[in-house]
Amino acid sequence: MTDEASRDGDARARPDCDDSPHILSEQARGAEDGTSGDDAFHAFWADVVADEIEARDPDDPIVIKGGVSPSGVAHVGNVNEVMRGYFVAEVLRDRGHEVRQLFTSDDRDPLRKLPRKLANADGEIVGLGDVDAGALGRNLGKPYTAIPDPFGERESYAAHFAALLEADAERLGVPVEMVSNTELYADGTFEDAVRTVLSDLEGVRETLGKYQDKVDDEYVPFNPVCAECGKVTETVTAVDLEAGTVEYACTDLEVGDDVIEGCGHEGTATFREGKLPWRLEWPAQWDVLDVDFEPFGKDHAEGSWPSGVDLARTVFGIEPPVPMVYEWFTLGGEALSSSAGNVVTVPELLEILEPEVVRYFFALHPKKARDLDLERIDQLVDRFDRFEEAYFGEVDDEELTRFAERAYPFVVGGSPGIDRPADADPADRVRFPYTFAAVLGMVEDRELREQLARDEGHVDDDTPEWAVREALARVERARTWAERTDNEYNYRLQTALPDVAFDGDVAAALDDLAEFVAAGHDGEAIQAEMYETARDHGIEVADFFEAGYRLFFDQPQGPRLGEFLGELEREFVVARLRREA
RNA sequence: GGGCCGGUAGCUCAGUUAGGGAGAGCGUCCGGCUUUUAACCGGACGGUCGGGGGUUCGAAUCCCUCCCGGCCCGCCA
Repeated sequence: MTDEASRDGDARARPDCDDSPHILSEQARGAEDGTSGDDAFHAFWADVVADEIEARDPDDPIVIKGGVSPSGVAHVGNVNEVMRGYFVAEVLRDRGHEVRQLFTSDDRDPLRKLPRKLANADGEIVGLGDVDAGALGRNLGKPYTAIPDPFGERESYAAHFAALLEADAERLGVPVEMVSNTELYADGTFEDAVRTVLSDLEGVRETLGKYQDKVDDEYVPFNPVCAECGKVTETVTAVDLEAGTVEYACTDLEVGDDVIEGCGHEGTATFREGKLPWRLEWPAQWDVLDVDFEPFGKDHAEGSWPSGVDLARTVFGIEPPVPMVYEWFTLGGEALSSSAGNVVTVPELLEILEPEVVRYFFALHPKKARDLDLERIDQLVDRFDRFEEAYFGEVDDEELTRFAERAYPFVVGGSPGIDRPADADPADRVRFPYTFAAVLGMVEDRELREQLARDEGHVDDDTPEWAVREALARVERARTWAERTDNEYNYRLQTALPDVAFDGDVAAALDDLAEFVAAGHDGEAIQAEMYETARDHGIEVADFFEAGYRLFFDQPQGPRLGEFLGELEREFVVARLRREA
């Protein structure tokens, strides 16, 4: 039996094992101890993580979890929690495992301060003035699930926020099971975990005290919800394990420089009527939900992760899940901040990017600090297109191809942006370069957009209908991008005559060009004629082109004008050149 | 102050598993597309791989050290 015990000994029998959550960083990890050093090289990080998970020999279904505490705005930063886990889940499914992807909403957490911004049900960011702010202000200190939805739609603020996250996940094609912490407490799922903690107060204090100075001989890691005022309290005066209750006093709650006043009520709460502090709640989730893998942001890496590992083993008697720290990304070079207004929501992002491009962004290596720059989102799309080309063997880049061959199927598989007939050959897909799509966005007519794309060779007679449809969908997004960023592609064919005036030579040249167009010539000829006409009238070619751009776009610059005009309705072009309409 | 993670071309990034040619795309510049005008094509320019030291025949890659940035080491999550 001693052999058995030593072989299957728990983690404490292996104090040398590596608990670093940076499993994608250490190049030499596991080299000597035989735990995981001999794994094959993987071009896709999710395979590395999957190896780590499989090495634990977990029972199916494998459970992958993410989670957040509700805040003001659900934004792309939260997508890390969803997408990172998703790719690992998909890799494991690809390897034949059954996988559940959970997402916990830490919704028994108290609202500690008013958010400055909120996201409505459509993901639009609004200020406090646009909602029932009082519904929030009156409820500081209460669990999110006990606070009314400031938009008056859901049963609580927590439900509103959870619905946003779930909707975002759906928009990206990620099926997640939402889990409410409040429900886990209320339905008794957490009851044994709470009992375990309160049964071994000395042990918990000893372990947690190694990480938190505030833990003293009086510290009770359970926060009952006050029966009188509904706020989360911090003062437990007695524990009754037999009855399964605690005695508490509703004292003031310090939040930074502010104080949320307690009502002074003294009462009794069951183990279902409160919450564990985060440091214990996290490992308790691992326990009751059988979590095998959890990605988390770098803010957890050196704080709650080490203590969570310790508490999982010493208090709950479980092994913590496989961890994975992901780097945060910046937005336009600045940290994401809803209060500072530097955020973008998933619905907003999907107005300028295909879902698979967003998914691609999160398929890139998690340890790299990246910048998501909306001003130059075309760079990201270009990278995606190249990544896709690599998958189809169209790029001479060994490294990229190796990554694409593995990761691409997970990036596009299940993406809501991909909607093709069953017999479609994916290699037939068409991607207009993003900036070209922005150029096409200058015209509103779908037929004209398609014609211009044909002229440019992006579409031909062999291009299947579904590929054209997909390709043209990008035009709308690029158009939105041009408008949102108000960049150099933000101009549009003017349906009404712009307010412009030209001197005599230019006006005469425009009239001549109108005659030429009226006589019936194709775009190429019109382009050539523009040079001729300018020369004939002794005006600079550049000035003539600018006149044309002002007439048609109300801008000093534009696309290759002659060929562009060749695609437009002849009568319209002639009338416009004559400044008649 | 201590710990962790990052730092490769103007920009966005591969490459570090397993030491051997410093790369891609975009931008810029030049040229081509019958004659400067943003879509297409070709070419060029562009980097002390954050700095320094070490190991090695050979280092972006391994070791040490320093610099810069982010995060954590109070509370909360």
